[in-house]
Amino acid sequence: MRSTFEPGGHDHALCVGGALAAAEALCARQGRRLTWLRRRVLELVWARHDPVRAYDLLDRLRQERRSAGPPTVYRALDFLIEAGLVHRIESLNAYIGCRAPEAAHPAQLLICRECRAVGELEDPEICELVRRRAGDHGFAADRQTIEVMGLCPSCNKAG
Amino acid sequence: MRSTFEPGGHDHALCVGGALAAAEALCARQGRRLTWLRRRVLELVWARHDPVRAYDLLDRLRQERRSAGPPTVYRALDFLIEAGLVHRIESLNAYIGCRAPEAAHPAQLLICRECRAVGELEDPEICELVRRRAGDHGFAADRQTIEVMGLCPSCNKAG
DNA sequence: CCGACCGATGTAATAACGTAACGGTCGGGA
DNA sequence: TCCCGACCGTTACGTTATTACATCGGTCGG
Repeated sequence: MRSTFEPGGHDHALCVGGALAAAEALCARQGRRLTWLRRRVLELVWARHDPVRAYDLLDRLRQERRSAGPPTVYRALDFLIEAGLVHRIESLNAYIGCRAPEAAHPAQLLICRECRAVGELEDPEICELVRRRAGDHGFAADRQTIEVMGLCPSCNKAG
Repeated sequence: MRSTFEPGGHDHALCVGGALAAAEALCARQGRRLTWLRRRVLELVWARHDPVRAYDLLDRLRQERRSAGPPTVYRALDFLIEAGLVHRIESLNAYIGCRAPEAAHPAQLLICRECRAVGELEDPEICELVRRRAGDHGFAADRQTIEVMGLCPSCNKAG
């Protein structure tokens, strides 16, 4: 099975490039506008594989665009999340690039409590089971957030 | 199936009383100290079935204890969450009393986006499936948070 | 009894996170 | 042309949470 956790020494430019290309394609298909700002924020989110906090993005953004304020970043993030290009990690108040934006899917995140690496499950069976169980209680589910804390493969070995 | 959503006209004193009794018992068993403050915060959390925000708790608490500050409330909440008596709802930055504190379990919350009512699943099968899928990726899960947004039975009928 | 220690709480300040409201600009359709 | 909607700038503010240090009251060994 391919791990959702990135190896340490990979060519990260490929990750970023791939994410941007996917974003372009997706926005073109959906008639959304990937403006300079949104594209740049997406790049900054993808700058690392760790979760990024909104005000870190803001700091970096302000280095090249002094006019940026909190709403600048939050608006861009809202757009990217809405488009399925970025996940918000509720339990960390942080954000991370979605690895599989082609098919919209609920966030199923694996968060390492040691190194903060984040993986994704993208498991339709879990999604379906949750929906069904909710339905058993008469609840009509339309959005799921699943966040799992634990140890990633390498921290698990190390510890 | 018993609904996890409370009917509107129930004897709420029973809910609160039950929650407090369960808390007493659980703390006694675990050798934890249910101080006046912690007990009072738990009561305030249970005052309604809706999610409660920390600063609402603080406002109410200050009516009877002027010395209360943010750390007062957050420390009490940390204790109650740690003990499994209260769930934090990450996607709302809010808190709600756990309906089944006897058996520690991960939060599986159903949150109505209309009326903000909250139900719990407590489904071991979901829990186990998530754990197994995470394990398939080499990830050792130790805490899960599942939050589902949607429409509760009554809002679903109404809408 | 003393003093060391520890858990719980008080207190002030501040960090971190997020939103409201309003105005300007610009590009495309009626 | 005129209007509309989107996007963004800008200021201010609201909400959520933590840090750091002081205090207070037990408990336990000496």
